[in-house]
Amino acid sequence: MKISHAAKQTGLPVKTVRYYADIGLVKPAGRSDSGYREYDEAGLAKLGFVRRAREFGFSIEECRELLSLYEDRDRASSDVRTIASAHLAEIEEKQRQLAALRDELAYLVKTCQGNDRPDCPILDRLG
Amino acid sequence: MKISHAAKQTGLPVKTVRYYADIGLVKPAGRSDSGYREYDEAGLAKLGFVRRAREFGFSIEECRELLSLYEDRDRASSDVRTIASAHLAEIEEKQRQLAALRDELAYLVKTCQGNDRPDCPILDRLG
DNA sequence: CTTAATCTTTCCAGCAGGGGGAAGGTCAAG
DNA sequence: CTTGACCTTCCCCCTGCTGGAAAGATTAAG
Repeated sequence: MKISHAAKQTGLPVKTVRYYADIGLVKPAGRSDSGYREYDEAGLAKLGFVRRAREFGFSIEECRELLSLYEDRDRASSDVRTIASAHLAEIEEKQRQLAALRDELAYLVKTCQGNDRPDCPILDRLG
Repeated sequence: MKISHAAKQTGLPVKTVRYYADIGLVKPAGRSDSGYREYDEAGLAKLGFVRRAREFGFSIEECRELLSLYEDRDRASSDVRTIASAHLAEIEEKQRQLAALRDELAYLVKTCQGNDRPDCPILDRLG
């Protein structure tokens, strides 16, 4: 299976599949005589795995670790849980920051008249 | 005032102040005979303004617009409000995505035993 | 006055995670 | 045989900086 087919099957852009091959995250099963990347079912599965892990916000390096655990039939689920828990903590930290940000910004937007006069609590807060 | 002093006063790294000068966001008031960037009080105010706007998550281009409104004594507060509202909407969209992410990831982490056995709902979800 | 430390300058390179597009090879259909 | 749709590698671009090297400027100490 050539790259555009693999890309279509996994919902990834061709460029991204090539990028994942370049960085050694998901390598093609082989190359055709003319140098075309060839993907098999296992490759498709890995690409799909990475796509979903990326959707969960895991970094490329985290994806690499998760992928190697995914491939390891003798893995310990605690190793997966450790990575996922750390990522969950990061997400929650980002949520806290966003919430604080949103609250203050929402307040400023609410109190700004939004007319043609120059007085503006938003600029006051930043200045 | 030289760059490291300006940086210290505004809480920005020197590199960042220089970067803001390079991209024309906050230019120094002038240059000394030996080519050193010179900052005045107005420059400090702009740097501080940008730092706070960045803390609110505004992009550099948004900062540029906000800064020009900040400098314009005849601005309309509606112009500021438009930018801030758009940014607020982006933040809220990101919050929704993060919340959905967090909920599913938290559920997966909760249901994963985290022991030395290989069965793992997290990998099941990604695979 | 000299020297050493601490500025400052410019330029170059790189991070994540790809995207855009050029120049050129391949392959099947008509 | 040509056309068009693939594929390849290559390099630059994005955001928002950050680090480092090489070289000039300033300043404090001896």
